[in-house]
Amino acid sequence: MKPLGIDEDFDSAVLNIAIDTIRIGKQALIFVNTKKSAEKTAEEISKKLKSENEVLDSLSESALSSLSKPTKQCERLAYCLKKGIAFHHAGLVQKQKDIIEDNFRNGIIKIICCTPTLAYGVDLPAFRAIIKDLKRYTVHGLSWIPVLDYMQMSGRAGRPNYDNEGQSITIAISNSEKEKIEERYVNGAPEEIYSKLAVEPVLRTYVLSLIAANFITAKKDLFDFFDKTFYAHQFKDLRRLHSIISKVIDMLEEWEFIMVSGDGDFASANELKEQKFKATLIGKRVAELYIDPLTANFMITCLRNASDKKLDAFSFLQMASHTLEIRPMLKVGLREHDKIQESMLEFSDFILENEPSMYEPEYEEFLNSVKTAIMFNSWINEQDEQFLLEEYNIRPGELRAKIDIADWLLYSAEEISKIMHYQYLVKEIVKLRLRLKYGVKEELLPLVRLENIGRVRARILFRNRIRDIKDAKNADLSTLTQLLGEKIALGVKKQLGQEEPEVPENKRKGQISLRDWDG
DNA sequence: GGACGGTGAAACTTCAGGTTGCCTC
DNA sequence: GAAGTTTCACCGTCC
Repeated sequence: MKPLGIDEDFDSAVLNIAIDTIRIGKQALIFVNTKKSAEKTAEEISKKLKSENEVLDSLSESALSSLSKPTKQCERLAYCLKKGIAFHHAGLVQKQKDIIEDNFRNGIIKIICCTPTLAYGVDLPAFRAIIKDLKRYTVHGLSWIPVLDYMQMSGRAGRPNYDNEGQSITIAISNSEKEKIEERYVNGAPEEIYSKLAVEPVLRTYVLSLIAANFITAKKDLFDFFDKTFYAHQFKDLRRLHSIISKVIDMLEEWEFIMVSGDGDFASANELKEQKFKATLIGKRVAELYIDPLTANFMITCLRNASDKKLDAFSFLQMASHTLEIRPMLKVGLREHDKIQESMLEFSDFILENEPSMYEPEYEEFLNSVKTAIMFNSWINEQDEQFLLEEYNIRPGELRAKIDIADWLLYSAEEISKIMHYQYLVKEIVKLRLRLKYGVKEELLPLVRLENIGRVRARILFRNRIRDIKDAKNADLSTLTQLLGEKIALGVKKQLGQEEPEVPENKRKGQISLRDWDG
């Protein structure tokens, strides 16, 4: 492809390098430290370019139609793609990420402005790796990124089999900063790697799974096991490790995930020194589900409380939103504090956990979980992605990731409810998981079970009085064609066993057979 | 006089990512 | 700590 039109030199170094990269017919990755900045940088470069290119136009078009209704983010990406530029971060939907990655690999896209996503996991080399921001926001304010991160990013420069060289470029605003960067990153050594084992959430999970798998039955074995880990090797502070493990064991016992001999539960208890462990039924399941035992205990408390509460989808959404696994929760901003608190009062009757009081330090986290749950609630009440982006500042890609985790947590809650014999809860949770997956109100559930019918088409059908499988069977093909288009309509009829004598075979993943469906 | 619009400075906000984990027709 | 966003004061214009 020919280089695109170029104006003159600009006062932004990144812009100049980007334009130069295109001029010499090469590609570059530009690493920045926020999603917003990735989008803005891409947009600024795009503004300087002219382009009439059908291939790019079609890429732009498919980025725009990746969701049922394009968001501002989609429009921005589409604009950049028309010029052969893209931005890439976790807020994009997988389909858009694929478009960008594939077309950067084949050389159609020239520049990607990205957050550190592309430095890890994805294999996407470029002639130039431009690292715009070497500082990143942390709890201590803005600080230098780790040398390891720098190496990851600069390591993207140079494509094996294509380039003989690669260029990794960082930008300094002064001579003194230049020297600092050189010393710290170019000539510096990467950081040591430290074990994160002795952190309670990690230990909780592993101690329980070791016991649940019958891999370890005595405290002594447990200590021996962890004494051989990298953590023990690195810190040699076995007493600290043992004390955390003992604390974890006490917690697991208190939560009834394990039984400890010597507590009167075991007839054949040895001396205290030779404590023996055994996982309970629910402890085994928790280990299998691989959720943090703390989360499991929290959910059990909530599910127990459910019998005294009014139940709503929100009840379970808030429960799932207040776990370590779902983090980061949506943050309640200063300005929306009052608004969220108001909605919380509205939902208060449905909240299963024991609410902290306003004066407790946990209250802020609790409000965040409420906001997160309200966001999920909007989704299952059919608000679109643009609304969620504006209202809750959550981007489509982040939404998908959160839905995924919430589904796993709700599945776990479902399994726990089964063990606790709360059948009435199981039913509600199953329904909620489906609503969450499709982002629909309950009334659309019969329809979204059809292949190629999602939230949008189901709503169209419903509005036109086709409200379940029976209605769909009774509707004639021309009506369906009018509403859904010919191909989809035919497909629907086929699934219903009409028009085509044979039963559909290529059912969608996770979909039940319509013959089993009677609701 | 007052409504309105444009402008720029000041005040205020917000800030990466993602692995695994479970189950199923 | 810096970039982006919102707020607000100020000024000019027009009716």
